Amino acid sequence: MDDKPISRKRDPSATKMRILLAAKKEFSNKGLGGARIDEIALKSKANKRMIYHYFGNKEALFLKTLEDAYVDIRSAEQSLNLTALDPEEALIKLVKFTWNYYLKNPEFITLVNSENLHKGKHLKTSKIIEEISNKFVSMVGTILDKGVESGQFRAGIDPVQLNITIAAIGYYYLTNRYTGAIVYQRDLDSIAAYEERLNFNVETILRLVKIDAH
Amino acid sequence: MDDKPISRKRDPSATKMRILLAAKKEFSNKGLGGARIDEIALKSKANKRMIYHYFGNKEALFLKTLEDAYVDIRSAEQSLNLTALDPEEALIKLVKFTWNYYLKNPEFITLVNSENLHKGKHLKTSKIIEEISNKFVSMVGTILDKGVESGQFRAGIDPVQLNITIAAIGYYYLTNRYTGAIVYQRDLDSIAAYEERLNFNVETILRLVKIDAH
DNA sequence: GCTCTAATTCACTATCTAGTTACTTACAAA
DNA sequence: TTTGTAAGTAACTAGATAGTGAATTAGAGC
Repeated sequence: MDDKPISRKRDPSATKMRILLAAKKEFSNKGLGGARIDEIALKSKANKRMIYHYFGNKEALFLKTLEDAYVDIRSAEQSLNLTALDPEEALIKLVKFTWNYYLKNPEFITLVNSENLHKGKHLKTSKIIEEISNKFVSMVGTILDKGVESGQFRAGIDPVQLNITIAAIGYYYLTNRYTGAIVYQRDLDSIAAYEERLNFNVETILRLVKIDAH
Repeated sequence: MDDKPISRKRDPSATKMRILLAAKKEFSNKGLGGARIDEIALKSKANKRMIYHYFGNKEALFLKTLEDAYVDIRSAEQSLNLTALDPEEALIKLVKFTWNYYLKNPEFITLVNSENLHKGKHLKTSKIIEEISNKFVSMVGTILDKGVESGQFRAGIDPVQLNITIAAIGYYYLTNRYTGAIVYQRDLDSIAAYEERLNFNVETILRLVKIDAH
């Protein structure tokens, strides 16, 4: 999948994209410390010098890769248009989306893990993350407010804690499924196991927010 | 903290322990790929040759470090004696213990993350993990059964999914608190924030397992 | 066609890094 | 006191590794 024929002609934006794609794979597979610039050059079929030309150095390339990953997930979330839905439907859709996004874009998880290993030092210097995060954070707040108003959800739930929890129950399962399979002596990595976990997660979130049945 | 005077006399077990302590710090701070054997030798004040003498190679040292981390957390869990308690109390205690253990032993999280980046290839070869995991996995099952019997908990909850969820809501928050602080534009790393999150987590788990109020 | 800028290449370096060879030395058992 | 074994040291290697210097070349604007 990495050896599509590269035209010898000049194409700076294509070269940049090939570098970023290879960087995403390399950084997410091996972490910042384990990733190799030579490997990124090889896989992207770009000369190593181009990486330094376009991105400066290894850590700047890592930051760009990480920023792109955040931009991707946030814009996918925005296009769900959750605030237009019934609050319970919206929350279910968000839990399912989050799960499926992590599942289909495993680089997101490992890139974020790598950045947290470095205590956020790269992302801290990013200018675009704040912008794209604002809408995302207020989204769950809006859903919660609507649900409280309609009598479906209980009041007083912190939207940030809820957001973190929705991410947590999917993210943790997927990132730790390899050691998890050993510890729990169970296959956590099959279609059936995924489905089971997603159902459990939906239930966890609904029980957390819904007014107690009576 | 690394420069306590080392006696020149021979003391193989002390040398091994110094190496393991330094390895835990180095691997957990930089991941397997970013960790440096020379750094471990320096910090442990052991000759690099001794590392190879006692542990074979870098990856074997990493596995030993990881195994020790699992042994530590599992034995701490066992000494909680949860199955003797009231089921609801037991679950609350487990949620709190898990949170506090992660908080006080941050190396556990980063070591496990590092191993999952490598898809569990080292832990897979471990012989002791299965043994120590068995008791742990059955513990939550026993608590759940007792709770169902006493009418406190609803039936049909999968103890493995519950276990994963208890770990997830603490682990994710702590491992991702650096990027989380940037995304949510909130300090997630203060005593007050910790307290708030732990309370939220206890509520999440209780709402998940308890019979609906009426 | 000319020219200037930016894309691209190649060869190079200084340093690092996991792992090793070959040695010395402390000390427990005899 | 002797001796065998394991603890510990120092100096080294082969290959990586992030980053650079300096040149070459495609092609857009003139």
